[in-house]
Amino acid sequence: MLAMEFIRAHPDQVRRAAALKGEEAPVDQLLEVDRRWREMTAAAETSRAEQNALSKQFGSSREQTLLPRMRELSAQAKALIAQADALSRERDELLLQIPNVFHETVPIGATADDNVVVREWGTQPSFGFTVRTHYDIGEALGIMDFERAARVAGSRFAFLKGEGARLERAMVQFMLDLHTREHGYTEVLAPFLVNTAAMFGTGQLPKFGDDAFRVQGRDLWLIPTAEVPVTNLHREEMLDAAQLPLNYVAYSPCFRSEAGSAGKDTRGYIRLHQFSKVELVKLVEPDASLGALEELTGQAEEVLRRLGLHYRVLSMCTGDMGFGQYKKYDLEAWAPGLGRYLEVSSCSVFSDFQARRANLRYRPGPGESPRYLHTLNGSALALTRTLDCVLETYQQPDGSVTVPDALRSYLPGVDYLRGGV
RNA sequence: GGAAGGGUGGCUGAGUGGUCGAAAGCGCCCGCCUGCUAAGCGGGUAGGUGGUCUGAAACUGCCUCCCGGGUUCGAAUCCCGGCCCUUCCGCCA
Repeated sequence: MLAMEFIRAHPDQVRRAAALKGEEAPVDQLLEVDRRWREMTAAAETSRAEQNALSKQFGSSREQTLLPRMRELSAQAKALIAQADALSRERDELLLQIPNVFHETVPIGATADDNVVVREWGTQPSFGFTVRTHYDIGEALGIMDFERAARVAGSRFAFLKGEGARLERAMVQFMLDLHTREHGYTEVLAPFLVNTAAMFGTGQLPKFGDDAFRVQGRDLWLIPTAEVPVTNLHREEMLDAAQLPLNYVAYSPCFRSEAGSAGKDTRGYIRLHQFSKVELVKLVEPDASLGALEELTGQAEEVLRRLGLHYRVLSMCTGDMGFGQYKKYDLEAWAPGLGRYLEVSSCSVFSDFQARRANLRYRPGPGESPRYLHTLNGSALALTRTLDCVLETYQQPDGSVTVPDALRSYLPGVDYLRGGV
C-alpha cells in the first residue's frame, strides 16, 4: 500500500495513477476519512493525556478525591477512542484499495495494444512442413492428456506422462540450476498454502480473492504464485543493510481459479488451474530497485536464450499493469504452432508497496531509522507455456521433438521425444 | 489430538497491578583515554502515528511488551479466546 503521508501530499498523482491503471481508487473518500480520523484522534488523545497525567499523580499520592474525575475521563476517552478506531479501520480498508503509482518510464495506455516492445531476440523459425500445435504434438506422442485430466479434476487441468513429465521436470531443474549457479540466487522450497495475512502482504487480497483457491474451513489459500510465500519470507523482520539484496528462486505449482477468463485459451497447455513455475524474488534497498528490475528481467530472458526460443520483451503500459506494480516487463516467447507469442514471464518491481503491507524493513546503517525494502519478482519461467514453445519450436516432420541442447544433460539418453516413458 | 511450559526492544534476557516503553548484558553511535582496529571510562541508542512549524531540526501528545476481547481510575503483569514456539505422549509420511 501507499503511505498515507504520500497520498495526503500527492493526491493528484495518486488519482492519475489509478485512473491510468484502470482502477477505482477511493482517494477522496480516503482523504476525508483520514481527516476525520486525525480530528477524532486529537480529541481522544487530549482526553487520554489528561487521564494519564492524573493516573500518574494518583500512583504516587493515592489521593482519593481524584477518582471521580479519573472515572469520568476514562469513560470519555474510551468513547472517543472507539470512534477514532472505527475511522482508522475504515481508513485502512480504503488504503488497501489504492493502487500503487507507477514509474515515469512506464508507457501510458489502456490495453495490451499500448504495451511497448523494447527488444526482441532471435527470429521466428521457419519449417519446411505444416507446423503443429503443442497439444497436437503432445497428444500424438501420448505425453499430454487433457481428456483424462478433465475426468479426474475438470477442465483446465492436464496430465503430463512419460517423456512429457520428465521434460517438465528437466526444465524446472535446468532453470533452478541456472539461477542458483550462475545468477546467485538462493533456492527456496516454500509452503504451497499460505494464510490470509500473506495474501494481503503481496496484494492478492483484498481485491483479487476470486482469482485464488481457498481451503474450506481453514485460514489457508493455495498459492497463485511462489511470489506470495517467498516475498513474505521476511515479513515482520528487521534486516541489516549488509544482508541485501536478497535473491531467492523458488519452484512451485501455482493455483489459479481463472475466474475472469472463461472461454479464453481453453485449448492446450496454456491457461490451467494448476501450473508449474520457477519464480525469482528480490528484496533490495530502494535505490537499487529499478536496476534490479533490469537485472531480473535479463536473468529470466537468459532462460529463453539458452533454450533457443525466439522472444520479445514488452514494457507494460499503465492499463495492463497490476494493482501493486510500479513497473513491469512481460516476456513473450514465440509458439510457432499456435502462431502467436505466449506470455511466459512477468517481471515487476513494486517499490515499497508490498513491503509496507508485509512489514519488510531494514536498517540502512547503524543508528539509522528503519526503512521499507523494495520488492521484485518475475517468472523465470512459467513451465506450461515455455514447454509449449519448446515442443512447437523443436518439432520435427515425423512428429518427434528434438531436445534443446540446454536440456540434454537433464534428460540423459533422450535426444528426441518420441513418446517414450 | 492430549499434557506442561513459553512468546518482552536489532539480539539475549529481567520484570506479577501505578513512579515501566520496560533492569541488565550484547550490538551499534558519540566522546575520553591509551603512541598503532583491543581493553577501560562516560554518555547515547525501540517502533508506529499525530500536533506545533513554510520545511528541516527541535519540542510535544498518543499507541505499541504475539494477536483480539475483558476486569480496573490504571495492565507487560490479572481473566477469556486465538495464533505460534518448545518438551513429553499419541498419530502419521
